[in-house]
Amino acid sequence: MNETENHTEASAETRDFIRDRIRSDLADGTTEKLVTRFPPEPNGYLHIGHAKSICLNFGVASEFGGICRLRFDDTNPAKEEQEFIDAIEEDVRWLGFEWDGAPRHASDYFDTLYAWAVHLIENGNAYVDDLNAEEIREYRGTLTEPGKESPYRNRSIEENLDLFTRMKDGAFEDGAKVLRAKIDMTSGNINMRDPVIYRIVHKAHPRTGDAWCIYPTYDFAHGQSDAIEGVTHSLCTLEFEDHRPLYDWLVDHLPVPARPRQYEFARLNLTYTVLSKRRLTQLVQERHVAGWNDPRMPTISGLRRRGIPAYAIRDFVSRLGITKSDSTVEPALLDHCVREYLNKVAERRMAVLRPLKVVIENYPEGETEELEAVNNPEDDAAGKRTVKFGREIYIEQDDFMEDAPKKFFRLAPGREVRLRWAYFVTCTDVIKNDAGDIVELRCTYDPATKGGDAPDGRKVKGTLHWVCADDAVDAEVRLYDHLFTDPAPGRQSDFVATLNPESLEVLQGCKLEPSLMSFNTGDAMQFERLGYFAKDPDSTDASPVFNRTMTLRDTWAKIQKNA
RNA sequence: UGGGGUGUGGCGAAGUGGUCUAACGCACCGGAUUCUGAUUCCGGCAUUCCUAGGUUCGAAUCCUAGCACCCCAGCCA
Repeated sequence: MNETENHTEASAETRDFIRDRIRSDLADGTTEKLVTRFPPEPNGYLHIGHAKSICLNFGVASEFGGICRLRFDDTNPAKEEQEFIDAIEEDVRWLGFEWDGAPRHASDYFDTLYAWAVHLIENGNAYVDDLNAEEIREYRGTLTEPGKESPYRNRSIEENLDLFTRMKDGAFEDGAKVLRAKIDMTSGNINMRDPVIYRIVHKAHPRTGDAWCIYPTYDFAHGQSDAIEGVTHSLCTLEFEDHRPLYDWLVDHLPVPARPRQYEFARLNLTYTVLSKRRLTQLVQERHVAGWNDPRMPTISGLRRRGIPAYAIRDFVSRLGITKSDSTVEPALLDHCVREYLNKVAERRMAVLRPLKVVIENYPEGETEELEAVNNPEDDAAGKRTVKFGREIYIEQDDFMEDAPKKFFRLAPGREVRLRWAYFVTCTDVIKNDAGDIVELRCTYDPATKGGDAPDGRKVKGTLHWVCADDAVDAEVRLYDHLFTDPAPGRQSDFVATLNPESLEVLQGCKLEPSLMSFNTGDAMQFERLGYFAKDPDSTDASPVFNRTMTLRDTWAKIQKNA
């Protein structure tokens, strides 16, 4: 991937409260070497919100000479799958980051975590509770009323040890008992009201198999895993802010080898989409989309399939900033990053999405010629190619109007336009079918304008893209729009009801310049005047399929809309 | 009626008592250039920083009191 120099990716100059903190910790010796981690739970695919966390964690590590690891928070075998682990690794790599060493897993530390739970019990800081889930909820109190202590709270250390051992050995059913930290049932912070730290789950784990039937909760695994790994700055999102006292309490009461600190920043929200795993999972399971990598999905794999470059995602994230205030970003910012990058690197080709046949009456029948076309006006190194021209070509239906207003710079009866890299043509006749639909145009061309310029200096207002009927390749092209019609679908009680029925439009019989066939999945290209496109994995040589990654800015569309 | 957070233009975000009649980016609105109505380029876009008091020669920045919004009552993360 050849990235441009003129970018705004995060750098050593980037400032935000987290980087400021890291700088000062490094400066005063609080931190010797920065260690961060990206800690996904493998219960779904990564989305662009995760990209913010990935760029932050890996970004600061490289900016400040530290390391960042990938660690799976796999403490709940009921929801986690190997498929997700594989997809997450692929997505992080594709985004352009390399984690330090092998991927880590909270499950790698199950032995230690178990020993630490025992340690808590031995110090009178944890107890086995026989209350069931519903009872625990009742005893917990409410947001405004303190909780009550469980009748099992003051069991002897010996009894707790015995019970916890039997929990581990499978003596009890799921939910029969839990291990709780003994903290404070009257705390205003509900996380401190004797949180459950181990629960019984008789389910095989993707990595540890049947070795365990008790699993630590997030709170009991996360901070300790950080400590084991020597993480210095544990970066997470705002909703964990009130878990921090518990995070600290556990680290304080356990013989951990290091003292990590948690810092919270605002998660990314985007308008016109949903960014919660629960909702994305629902879209996939209920088949509202073709899968996790549907190009309309805000997942990393969906964006990749649509043709969004990793660079643009990183650039986008860098422009967001890291703060503690809730924010919802407009997708127009991502669009801008995509266009800015692709404009520089994508080779131009011609393709006609909604073909209208044009016959050039004064062009000799049976003849064709090769014309030279520039591959990328933004990059001389991209060179030139040759395109075939002949008597019959296709142009875009939108590029012709029978009754054209003066502001319309394209083709109309009697009007002259330029065919890109080819000739000036003038429309002489419009042919319709019985239904009155325009089915063909007749034009004449001016042989003196070969290449696209008139020797007499005459100017033309419009330049049209076209494809020669002689060698055009038929293809399917998929156009995408916002997945939802509501700017904040996540706020709707039934977000599925606000799905955009026009989020996908499939066009058949599109006419492509044949050189497009040599592009591979993952290559960016611009269809001149239409937008950036990418070959879809569904594509075959016999039936090529392209996705529209992003439209070009379209002032004409705007003029029409405002008219 | 508890605890934890956040409030700067349509969106994101700088700003940490004086050079703030408040950076920058996106969006938007002009206008120039252009063989993509693209790109590029110029110019415009908050006398005001949630509100109200107060301190000060001076406040978005300090104090006080309000208000608004977000998160927390999973044996999810």
